[in-house]
Amino acid sequence: MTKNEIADVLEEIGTLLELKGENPFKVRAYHAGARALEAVEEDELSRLIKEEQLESVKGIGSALAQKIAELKTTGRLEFHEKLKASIEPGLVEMLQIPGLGPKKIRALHDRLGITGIAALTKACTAGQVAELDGFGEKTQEKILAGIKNRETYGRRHLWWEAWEIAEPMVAGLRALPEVSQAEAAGSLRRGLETVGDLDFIVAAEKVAPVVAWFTGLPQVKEVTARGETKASVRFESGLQADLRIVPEEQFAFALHHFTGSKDHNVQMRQRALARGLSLSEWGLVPTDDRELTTADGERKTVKAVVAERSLSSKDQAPTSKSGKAGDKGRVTVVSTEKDLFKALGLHFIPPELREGLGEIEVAEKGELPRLVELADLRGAFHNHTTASDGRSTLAEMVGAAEALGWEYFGLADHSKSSYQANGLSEERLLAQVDEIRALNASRRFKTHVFAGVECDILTDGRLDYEDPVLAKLDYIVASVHNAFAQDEEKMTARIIRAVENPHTTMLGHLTGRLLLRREGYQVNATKVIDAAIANHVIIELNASPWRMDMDWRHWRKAAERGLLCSINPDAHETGGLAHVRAGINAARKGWLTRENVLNTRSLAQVTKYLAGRKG
DNA sequence: GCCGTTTTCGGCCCGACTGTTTTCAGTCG
Repeated sequence: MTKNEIADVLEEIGTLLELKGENPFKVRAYHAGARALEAVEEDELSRLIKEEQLESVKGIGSALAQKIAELKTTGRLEFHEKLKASIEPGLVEMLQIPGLGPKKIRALHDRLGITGIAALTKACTAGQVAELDGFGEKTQEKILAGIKNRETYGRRHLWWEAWEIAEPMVAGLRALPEVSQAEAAGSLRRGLETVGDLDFIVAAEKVAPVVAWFTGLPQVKEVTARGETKASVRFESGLQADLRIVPEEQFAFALHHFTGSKDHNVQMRQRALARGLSLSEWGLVPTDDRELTTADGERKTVKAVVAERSLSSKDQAPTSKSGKAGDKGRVTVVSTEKDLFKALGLHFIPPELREGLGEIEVAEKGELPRLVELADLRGAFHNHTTASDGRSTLAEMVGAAEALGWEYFGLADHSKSSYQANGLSEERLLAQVDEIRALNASRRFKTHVFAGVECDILTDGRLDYEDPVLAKLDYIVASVHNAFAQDEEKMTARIIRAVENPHTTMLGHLTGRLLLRREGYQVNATKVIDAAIANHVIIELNASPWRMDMDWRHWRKAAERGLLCSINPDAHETGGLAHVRAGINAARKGWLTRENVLNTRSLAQVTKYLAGRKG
């Protein structure tokens, strides 16, 4: 097991003990132990276990040392497994409902015998929950609303999680000998932040082997449909996937159709009609070649019907068979999506732009921007380490950035007011800055490290450190982390005050939303964007798959007015750096080019930019 | 369960908010 996997087990033990009503300090010891473990480098951990020196790590005593060693060497822990078996899994699930913590869940379990969300719904509906000591009408309503939200959200999935499943499946489909082309379509291909289900479009001559491969995948939990050209399956997570198999010549049409969006497709069809063409998932044909079912039940093209009516009995032509099913008439030769757009007088529209928000008009003029690409990124700001709430050390994070070929890496751990995230005191922050300067001087990594901080925006809009401390940093990400319930006016004024602070380089996650889990706080985005532009402050595009904040829907207009973006992974461990991929999706959906994004610039340019902001 | 010592027990991390209370417990970040 890796150190972070072991840390996950310790965290889970902490949660389970909490649900059991264990001594809160014991619970904390497990959570603290998990964090202490994360701060140890992977190689170091193996050495410490071998030399029986684990207890030298602050936060790990004899009990935890023994458990960690057992997990590291055997990959399992008897204590953990027994504990897990002793607690209803439904209780753990209930923790996901906002407002319910271990104490309340225990009360519900002990006094009403509730063991899961279904029973909880029933008890709330019957009004039993409101009658419990410490509960009331409002709590009961809040629980019900939380359960309902969960169900609504449950139908969608984060883009990142869907992509992690879809990507290897596309590769698997392409590797099949029968398959000539394969692509994932739908909102996944459009890079939408959440995805309903997966759509795979495949061009293949033989259908059966492809369907067999698809439905036989080990991750498939249930096969919900298996037809001549289509199959549907469901995965463990509840995510559904449809596979559609089409002949080669239909692939581009099917791919375009199932990529959508609906609005984009409607506009494309209208455009086709205006040119005497009819567009569908099957092809692009002259309107006259569309098929109709005549009164006597025969399938004929419009053209054939018109021709028959206008002809005199004298010089009647032989009846054409061209309208019969199976013959789609004169299909325009289109083998790629590019051809399809071209046939309608358009430049290729990248999938991310196909939202029906004016992309067709711009494509007609040939003025689509060259959208920012993953390969354009040369570094990233807003990353955490074990110094605050990250799970990888500074050296591990910089090493990972170097492996990605990044020229620079921006560190921005939490500030002191974020107690829950182990925010840094002035002393610890300044020591970290020294550590970074020393690391750069040592040339241990090719990647340059910028010293920053994710500084809390206090409830009144002040920043969390005094000016002399902030002045020692290369840059500052200012973010809201508390008092989410402030009304829009208050929150907007608070954030604008932080944006106006000359030390602020960029604004972190504008709304604080957590996709599928929590709405963002109330804030007037337009006013904040105005203030950011006026004060030359960047707004980040937080690329954490749960955030994607600021939302792509704001970016096009904001960037046109001069707002600069930074695509920030908000990584809490080395693997999190890859989340910039999701940020690129959102940036592209927001019509952003390389020029709109700070972290596409070279190290020299960024250094100059940051120095200029401070001067 | 960990830590540190006034060394084998007693204390352990903060502040806002909500909804339940009538002075505070639970949750969240």
